[in-house]
Amino acid sequence: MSSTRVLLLGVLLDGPLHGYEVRRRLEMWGADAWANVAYGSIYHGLGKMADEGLLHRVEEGKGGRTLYEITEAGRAEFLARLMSHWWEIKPIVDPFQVALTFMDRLSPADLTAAMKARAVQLRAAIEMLGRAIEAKRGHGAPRHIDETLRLNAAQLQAQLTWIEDAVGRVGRGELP
Amino acid sequence: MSSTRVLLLGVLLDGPLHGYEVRRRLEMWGADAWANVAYGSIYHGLGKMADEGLLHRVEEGKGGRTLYEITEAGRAEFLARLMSHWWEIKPIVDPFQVALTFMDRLSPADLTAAMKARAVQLRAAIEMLGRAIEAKRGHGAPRHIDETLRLNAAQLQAQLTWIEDAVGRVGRGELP
DNA sequence: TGACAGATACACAAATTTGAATAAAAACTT
DNA sequence: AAGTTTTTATTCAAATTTGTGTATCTGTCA
Repeated sequence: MSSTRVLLLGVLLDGPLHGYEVRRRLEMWGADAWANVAYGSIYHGLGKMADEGLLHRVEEGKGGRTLYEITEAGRAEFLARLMSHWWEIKPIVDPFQVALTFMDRLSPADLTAAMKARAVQLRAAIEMLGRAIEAKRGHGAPRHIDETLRLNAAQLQAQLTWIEDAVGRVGRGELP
Repeated sequence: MSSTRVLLLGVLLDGPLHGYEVRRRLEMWGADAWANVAYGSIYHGLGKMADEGLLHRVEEGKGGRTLYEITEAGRAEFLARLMSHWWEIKPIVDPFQVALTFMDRLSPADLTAAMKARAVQLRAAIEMLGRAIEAKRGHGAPRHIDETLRLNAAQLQAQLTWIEDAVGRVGRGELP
């Protein structure tokens, strides 16, 4: 989808890379936590955008590696799509909303157990993100990448707050 | 994906429906704000699960309509997958994270303008969700569906809070 | 009544995503 | 140095998602 294309173009802004390295960088930025960056998606996207002239294939002989270099058209496309990502509010796809939708289909006991277990996991995940931010995410990620971690943590915190409230309401029979 | 399947199975728990009506219900629950529920996804998912024995096709003659009825295997699958949605924390796919990742590629002026415009839109969206909850979402949606709206609002609020903070930091040159 | 907008109902090609498989090169082990 | 594991690098079929196209039905207003 559009997001994947922005990510690929964005990674290639500062110089050509091959598919595997592209994926490495995205993983370093934690993109696997909020985007579709499986290898198949990467290689498909690179190939497609090369066909469309947004990227240029640079063969590298050695062991079949192919470098992809962004073209001028690619840079223009990147900026346009990046702008639309800033200006347009697009749906946040969240599997937990599916769980919520059918909370009435679990027994109160199962529901409470699931909520408590989830709360524990969420606290752990949030704490881990906090430590990652402290540790400056080490590697070679630019400073503003921390912001994605912060936002991610805030989203998980929103979910945790909802759950902590909901546990009480389920206990008092106010939910579902 | 797995979430779509849970949604389809869940909608069919209380009786057979045809594809269009399935989509109507999901839209009524606001699922288009946090899941992939385009018509193509619905019809494909229904057909596939029918082939797999999770649903049973019931022809209805009139104008080519096909009703889908959940099977016992389908109910089992629903419960199993619903549980996994409660117990496992799966990535929240958020296009705005892509925007954040490349905030350093916009001029400070463009960035500030985009953030301010987005903040306005977010406040409007959050208020609209609030009103939808007040209005009990009218139609025929069960009461606990409000919770999905609340969680959605909380996620948008988390984003708004981040932006309000970030506008200041960009202004002071602390970001990016 | 008939014409036309809108709602109902589905189908389909193209694009994307998933998940696993493959194979070569590098690093380690004994 | 031969064997084993790990990392690098890509490919592929199958599943899913998107976006749009088509046909039928229903209400309504002149």
